[in-house]
Amino acid sequence: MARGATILHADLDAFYASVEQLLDPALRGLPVAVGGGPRGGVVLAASYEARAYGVRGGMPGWRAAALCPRLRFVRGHFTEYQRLGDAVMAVLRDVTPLVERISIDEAFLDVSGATHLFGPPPTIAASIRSRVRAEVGLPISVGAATTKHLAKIASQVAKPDGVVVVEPGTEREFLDPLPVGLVWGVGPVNEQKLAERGIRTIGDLARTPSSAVERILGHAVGARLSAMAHDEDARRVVTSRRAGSVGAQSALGRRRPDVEGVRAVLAHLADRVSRRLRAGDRAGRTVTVRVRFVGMRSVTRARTLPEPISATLTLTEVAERLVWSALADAGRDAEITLLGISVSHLTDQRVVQLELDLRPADPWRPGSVPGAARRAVDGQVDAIRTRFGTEAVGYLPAVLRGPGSVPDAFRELAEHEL
DNA sequence: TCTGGGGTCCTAGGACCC
DNA sequence: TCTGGGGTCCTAGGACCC
Repeated sequence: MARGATILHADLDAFYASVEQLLDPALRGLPVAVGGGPRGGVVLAASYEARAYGVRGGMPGWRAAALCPRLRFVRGHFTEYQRLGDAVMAVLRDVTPLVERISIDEAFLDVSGATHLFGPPPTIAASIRSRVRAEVGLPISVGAATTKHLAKIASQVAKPDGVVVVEPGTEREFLDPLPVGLVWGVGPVNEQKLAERGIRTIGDLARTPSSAVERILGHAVGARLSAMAHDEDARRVVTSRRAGSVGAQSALGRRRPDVEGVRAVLAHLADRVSRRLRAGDRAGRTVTVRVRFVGMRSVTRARTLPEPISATLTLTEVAERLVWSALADAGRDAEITLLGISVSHLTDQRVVQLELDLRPADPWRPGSVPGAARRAVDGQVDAIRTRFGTEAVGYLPAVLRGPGSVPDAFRELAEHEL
C-alpha cells in the first residue's frame, strides 16, 4: 500500500536557550545555560554552544560551570516560553488541525489531508521551518515519516535546525546505523543493558530475535520495537488528551523531618495540586507521596480512597499520614531532600459532589471539618485567587523556598491539561 | 560543588473473587 | 483433605520522556 511520509514531528531546538538568545542578541553564539548557577541549582536547558562542552539539562550548575568556564547562566523568561511555544503551535495549526502537542516545544502533525493545499510532506516541512523562523524567530527541526515513532527519530537526527524525511521503503537503511538510544523507551539503563550484549545500533537490534530483546528490555519495550520493525507503529495523531494524574513536588535541600516542617511543605504541595484539580472539575481516588532521602534513594507510599477527593485539607491530611508511614519505615535519623504528592485515578468532580457528605466516618478521610465546609472554604479561596492572584490568600504563611527551588511559572510550563 | 519538576507507562507480587 | 485458573484491584519501585 502506498503511504507517504505524512506524519511530521516538529521540535524546537534547545527551546529555552534559543528563546534567551532571541531576547538578548548579546547571547547569540555563546554557551548559555538557563537556570542554575556556578554555586548551585540545576541547569534547565543548554544552548548548542554549551552542549559542545558537555553541558546538559538536568545537570547541577557547578558541574556545568566546571565543564564550560565561560558558560553564561541566565534566569529564565518563563512566561515568554509559554507565549512563544503557543505561537509556534499556531503556525502548525495553520497547516492542519491534526496537531498533537506533546510538550511545550514539540508536536506531531498528520498532514495527509493537507498535501493537496500545501504540497508533499517535504515541502510542508520546509515551509513550517521557514515560517517559524520568520514569524517567531526560533530554529525548529522537523522529521517526516509514515509513523510517529519514526518521525520523532527523524527529527532528532535532523537537529539542530534541519529537516529529515524518511521516504516509505527506505526505513531500514535509515534506521540501521542509528544508535539504539534514539528509540523511544531506550534510556541510559536499557542502552547499557543492550551494549553489554553487543547491541549498539538499531540494526543490531533488528537482527536480535524478539524473544531475546523482550528478555532484556521487558515485554512492553520489546513489543514496541518489534512493531516499529514491522511498520505497525502508531500513526494516529491525538489532538487532545486528559491527564491521568496531577502532582507537585519540592526539593528541600537536606533536612531532618519534623512535624511542623513536613506539614508546611505538604500543605503547600496539596494546595497546588488540589487547586488544579478543582479548576479542571476533577477529583482523584489515589494519593501517592514520594520521599527522597540523602543519596537520591526515594520511596513512595500510596493509598486508594473509597471516594475521589479534591479538598486541600483532606489531601494534606492523607499525604501527611502517608509520609509519616514512609518515614517510620526509614528510621528516625534519615534526612530527607524532597517531598512530593500525586493524585491519580481521576474522575469528574461534578459526578461525585453530592455523595461526599453521606458516607460514614473513614479513618482515611479524617478531621473535624466536614466535607461541605471544606468545599466552601476551597471555593472561596479559589474565587479570591481568580480575582486577586495566587498570593492573595492561602492556608499557611508563605512556605519556605529552598535556594534551588524554581519559580511557579516554570512549573506551569510542564503541567498537562486536566 | 552534590543533582528540578511535570508527567507516562511497565513490572511484579499479593489480596480477593468467581 | 487439597485443589485450578482467570480476572481485577492495589501497592511499590523503576525506567523513561520533556
